Amino acid sequence: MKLTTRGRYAVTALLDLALHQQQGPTTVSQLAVRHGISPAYLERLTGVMRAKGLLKSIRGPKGGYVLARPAEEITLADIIEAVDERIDTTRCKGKANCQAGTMCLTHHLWDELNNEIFHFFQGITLSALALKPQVMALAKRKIPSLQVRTCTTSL
Amino acid sequence: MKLTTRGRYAVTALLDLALHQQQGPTTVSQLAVRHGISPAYLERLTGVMRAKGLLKSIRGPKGGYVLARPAEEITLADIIEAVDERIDTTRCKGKANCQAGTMCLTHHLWDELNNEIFHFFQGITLSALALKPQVMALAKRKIPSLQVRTCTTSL
DNA sequence: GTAAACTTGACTATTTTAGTCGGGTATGAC
DNA sequence: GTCATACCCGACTAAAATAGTCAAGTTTAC
Repeated sequence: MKLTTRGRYAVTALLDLALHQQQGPTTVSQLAVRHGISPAYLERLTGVMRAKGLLKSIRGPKGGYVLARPAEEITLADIIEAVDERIDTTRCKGKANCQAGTMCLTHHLWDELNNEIFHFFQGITLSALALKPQVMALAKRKIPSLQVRTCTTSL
Repeated sequence: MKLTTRGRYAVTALLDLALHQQQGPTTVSQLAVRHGISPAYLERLTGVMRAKGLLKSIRGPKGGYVLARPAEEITLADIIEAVDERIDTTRCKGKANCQAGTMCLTHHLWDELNNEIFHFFQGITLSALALKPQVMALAKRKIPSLQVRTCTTSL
């Protein structure tokens, strides 16, 4: 697991879809404008998420994306895993130089942290997130016609 | 907060010092060899940690580094913060483009995760880590004369 | 048929991280 | 007092990861 803009954009986009489900499919450019994300970049992310079964796409005019499953059944862990490739890299990457059975002093530590973060994400569904008061408040606001950048809190 | 090799190296080095406290100061090259870290790179990290008050240095022959405080009083959060510059970047970095009061939909989420991770690290002291059975077992082993790379578990 | 929208892969730019180098300074041992 | 050991520190380079762009498709509602 890892956390970058990709993951943040992905969660933001899917949360947006969850919030606008009633209004039918949402296009990439709508998402991009609403959250100040580069459309081309976001498009690549949605492509990945579609391939992973999180999104359904509707082509042609009036098309766009919708959630492939009910928002209650999509956890943040699903989303982050879908777009942040190296998921759950618990094992010593690459040349396996950490000699057989001999792992570094702190191996268990990072492992534990991995689990911690994974559980955090797994415990939150899109619908739960959508219902949080802070999110609802922000969702209600008038969207500034051109929001410059999405707000990123870095780890 | 952030997590890269820097943080891992730093924790590993300090844990090593905690384990070898009895034997007086430890040199950077000893640390580097024991954990397969580039000495020059590690030296920069120890420099930072000294500046932040985690390490004490003893110059000249027979010199090296020792912990500046008892191992019970150093948490992993202290260490990670010391070497992974952008600590606790809770607020929207840079141009503050997220309009006054208007934060992105998922701001609170990342904030919460930040806290989660911070608490994880803050709850673990060097001495607690040193006493974990897995760590003690690994510490006891014969050190291969040239260990190639430290084992990194990536997030 | 045409425009809206997704699809795809290759490409580029930027930023971050990791690692190197070289000259400096303090100090214990002889 | 000199010398070897080991810390000190700033500038530099290399490599990797991330973010973002572009262009040429394909599908489909109207």
